[in-house]
Amino acid sequence: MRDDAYKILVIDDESDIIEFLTYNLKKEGYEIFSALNGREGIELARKHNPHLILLDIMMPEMDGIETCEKLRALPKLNKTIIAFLTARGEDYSQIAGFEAGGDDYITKPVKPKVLVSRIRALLKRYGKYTLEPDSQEQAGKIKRGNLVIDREKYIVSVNNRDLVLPKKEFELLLLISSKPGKVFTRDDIFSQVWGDDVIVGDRTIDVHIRKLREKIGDEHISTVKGVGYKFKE
Amino acid sequence: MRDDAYKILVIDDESDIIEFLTYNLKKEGYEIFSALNGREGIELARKHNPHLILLDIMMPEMDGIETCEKLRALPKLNKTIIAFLTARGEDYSQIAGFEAGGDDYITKPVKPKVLVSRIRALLKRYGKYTLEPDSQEQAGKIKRGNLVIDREKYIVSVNNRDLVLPKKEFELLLLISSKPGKVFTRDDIFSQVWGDDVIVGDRTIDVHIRKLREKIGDEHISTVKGVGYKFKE
DNA sequence: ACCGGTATTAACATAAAATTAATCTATTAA
DNA sequence: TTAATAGATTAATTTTATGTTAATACCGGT
Repeated sequence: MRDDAYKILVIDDESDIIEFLTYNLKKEGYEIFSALNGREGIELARKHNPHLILLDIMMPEMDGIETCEKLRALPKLNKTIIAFLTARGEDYSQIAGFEAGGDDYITKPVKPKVLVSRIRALLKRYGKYTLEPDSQEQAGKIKRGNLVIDREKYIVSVNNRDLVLPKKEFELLLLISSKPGKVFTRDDIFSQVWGDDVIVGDRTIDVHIRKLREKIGDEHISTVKGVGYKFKE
Repeated sequence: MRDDAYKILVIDDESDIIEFLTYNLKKEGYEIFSALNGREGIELARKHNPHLILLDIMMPEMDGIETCEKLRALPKLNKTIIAFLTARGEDYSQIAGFEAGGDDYITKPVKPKVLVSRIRALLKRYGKYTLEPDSQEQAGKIKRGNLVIDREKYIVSVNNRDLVLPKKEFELLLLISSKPGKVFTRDDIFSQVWGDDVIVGDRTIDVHIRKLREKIGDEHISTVKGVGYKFKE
């Protein structure tokens, strides 16, 4: 087993499914761990720090949602991707998984080919910042003038001085810098950075903008009064 | 199905989500088409020329970003709005999204009410300013002689000199320039730019017109005494 | 339970935009 | 030609959005 292989943890109470998944994913070169229940799964996750967890929603005792919440509470797993396994036809509204911290879900039954390509897509998208900590290439880095925004590391360099930004500030910067010149309304920003259901006060965005300007310099973000903010071109 | 209904194309590999979206949007009177992958989606887009495309980012094979790029390459879709569907926590895909030509993001899961109101807002934008079949506009920019009005950036260029206009002035200009030659009455202008509920005095419009003329030049807006204003053809 | 940092709220200040007021000018109809 | 009216113009005022600072709530990590 190559030690740079992605580690995947499978948690499902049906051993048939575990076998199926293990077989197909091992064949692709991933390193697989498996557990038959949530408790055991959490233990393994803690021990092996997997890149990806496949988590069955329907399990006796501790179900997938609950397990997911517990997993998300472990700080060392904050970069781990969690994908739920759900039975086809399960009502979409029932799938509270995203709220519990899940990243995606995969419906069973799933054909091996589809399974593999979805796993690959998941790891491709998130894998960038879970593997290869040393890679120097600009994958995931955006350069804008004297700024370099590194989404893997949540770091922004201003004239080559590294800055660690808090989450919200970073995501706000990421959003507006994604299209320099475009004006993002407060609604845009709320909906993208905070989400459509959270309600926060009027001054929240201003304060974050101010902190950003303080850190990266006033010259990058301009206000369009009555409309929103934009990242200068 | 009314044939004046907006056409919406949904592209997502999860049939549950397709169902959820289709159900909620059909109920609102939209005409829905759906595809389970990018290739199929592009085909349908080509065939039906939808007003709006909801596009999942995470899909096996061709992902949303790639699909979007291919869609944007089709000239007949240059007026189509593309909104990405993203899972919460997938914040990092945003960059690529706008760069690929997306107009907005909708985070899953989304409550039906929120979904509908966001879709409505998106389509409102479409109808208001882009439904001009003949004009030489492209990508949110409206060209009128020596003026270029960019509503994404909230900027007006006069002979290539950029101007930042205050909100009301900008919206006023946007309105009257949307149909050169047509006379907009004061009532038209009030109801479109100010809204039917606010009450402001007689001279408000004059003053805004004056400021506009001052900034973009007198030659663009003419007064039709006793009737209203028009943007010269 | 506590600490350190982040997120949010609150309160107030400030600058810009919107509106009004006052006055002037041009156009039209008697 | 002149009174009446609509609009233009300018300055003054009000309103609003945002900036700013500090205080507080919150949350993950020890």
